[in-house]
Amino acid sequence: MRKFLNVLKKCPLFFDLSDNNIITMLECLEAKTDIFDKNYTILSEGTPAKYIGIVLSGSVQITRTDYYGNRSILGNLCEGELFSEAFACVQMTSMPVSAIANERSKIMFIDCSHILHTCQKDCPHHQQLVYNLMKVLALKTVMFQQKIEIISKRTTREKLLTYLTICAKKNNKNSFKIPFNRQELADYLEVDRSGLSAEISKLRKENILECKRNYFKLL
Amino acid sequence: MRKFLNVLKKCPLFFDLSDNNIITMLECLEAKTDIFDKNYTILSEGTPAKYIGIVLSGSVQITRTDYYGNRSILGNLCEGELFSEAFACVQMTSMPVSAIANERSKIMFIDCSHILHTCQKDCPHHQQLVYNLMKVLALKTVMFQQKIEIISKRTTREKLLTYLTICAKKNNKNSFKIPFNRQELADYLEVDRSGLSAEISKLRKENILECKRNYFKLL
DNA sequence: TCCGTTTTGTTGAAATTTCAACACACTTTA
DNA sequence: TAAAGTGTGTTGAAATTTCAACAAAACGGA
Repeated sequence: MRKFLNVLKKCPLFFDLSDNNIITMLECLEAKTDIFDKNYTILSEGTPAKYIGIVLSGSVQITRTDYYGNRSILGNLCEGELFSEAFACVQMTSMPVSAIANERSKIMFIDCSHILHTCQKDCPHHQQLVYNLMKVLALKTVMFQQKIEIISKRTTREKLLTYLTICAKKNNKNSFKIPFNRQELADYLEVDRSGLSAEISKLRKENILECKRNYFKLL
Repeated sequence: MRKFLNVLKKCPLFFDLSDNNIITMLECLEAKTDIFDKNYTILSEGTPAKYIGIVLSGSVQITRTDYYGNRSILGNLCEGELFSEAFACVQMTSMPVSAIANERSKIMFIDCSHILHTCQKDCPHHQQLVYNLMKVLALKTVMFQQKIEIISKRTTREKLLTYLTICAKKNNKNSFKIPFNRQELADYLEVDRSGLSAEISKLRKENILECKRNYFKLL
């Protein structure tokens, strides 16, 4: 556990908690970890939500697949980020999404009810956890709003440019790498891959952006 | 204040609190109320988020308008529901959406920092408020996921049917009223109004649904 | 009831997306 | 190094959406 302390210290769930406090809490919370190989399902659509997931290493994609097999990517999570926290908070009986390991990843699981209900030992910093979780939930809402802003645009070009602009803002730079390949980007923007490739070509010809694989630069 | 107690008792923020507790808390929280006429702006895109809004009467729409003047409707809130809670929690300096009175509405405002930081009197049930707010935030995330599920569909027909199916589930009935007129429904589904009307006509001819204004019945 | 206003339905043309199929570049593995 | 697999770009046809404009229906006062 201690090995991943530097990751957990960056994790917003443990914001403002000392190393020792984090370690003590992990015991109270009965945190467990598991390793998943690339493309393995960490949490499965349709199953009950009980655990909050924390990415200790690697990365995770949140996806949904409809009847027709169309995949939709809700987001990509890196080291220190949480997933499934909202569903676990409301104890959803059937999760609307799956969590898939994007590469070999180590995941920590925390039973959400252990955060919501104070443990017997009544750890003094439990309250901080609750506030932190609240912040995480609020930020997730903001993130989803952004995703809605992107996919509510009517054309592939607008969706792409809205997404890239948000990326540029986040990186404070107009050049950056995105965590998706073309198909994944298409699934995130909810558009057709070939149409997306065509649009990227156009934008390149119009000198609006440079792009090489998952590297982009806005001009 | 007391006049709206029956609404506040239904409000998820005050879940599991007695009438007296609610009244006491409202003072600690320095809750204020205001009345807005139809189409008036309650909270404005681009301004700092500080207050949580609660609909005491009437109804509120959460909207965003882009450069080109395209309106997007994020959701519709009825009596007892909250808005702006996520933005207020993270003390956003520039809200990404506006809140508009859908009809003459009475709104209660609570400074979010009063919930996040315990008051001097240290009211014994303050903690319950925090838990309740957390539930609200988690449910909002779930709601936005649903909206993403709807608008990630590629055709107007699929978007509409996905939305109506969710409505039917929520109402536990295959006939129900929706809180939108045609233009608003189009702005919620992020599609063209005339195309939406055409699609509704088709579905009617195919005996897949009945519809009269904002009343729908799935067959 | 009548009139003005708002809401809804309809239509055709233009723009855009999706779909399927294939070529090419790049990686990985044998 | 060759072969297989993955990722990306390109294309044209079909399907769908958007846009603009107008007609019809419903609604809300006076």
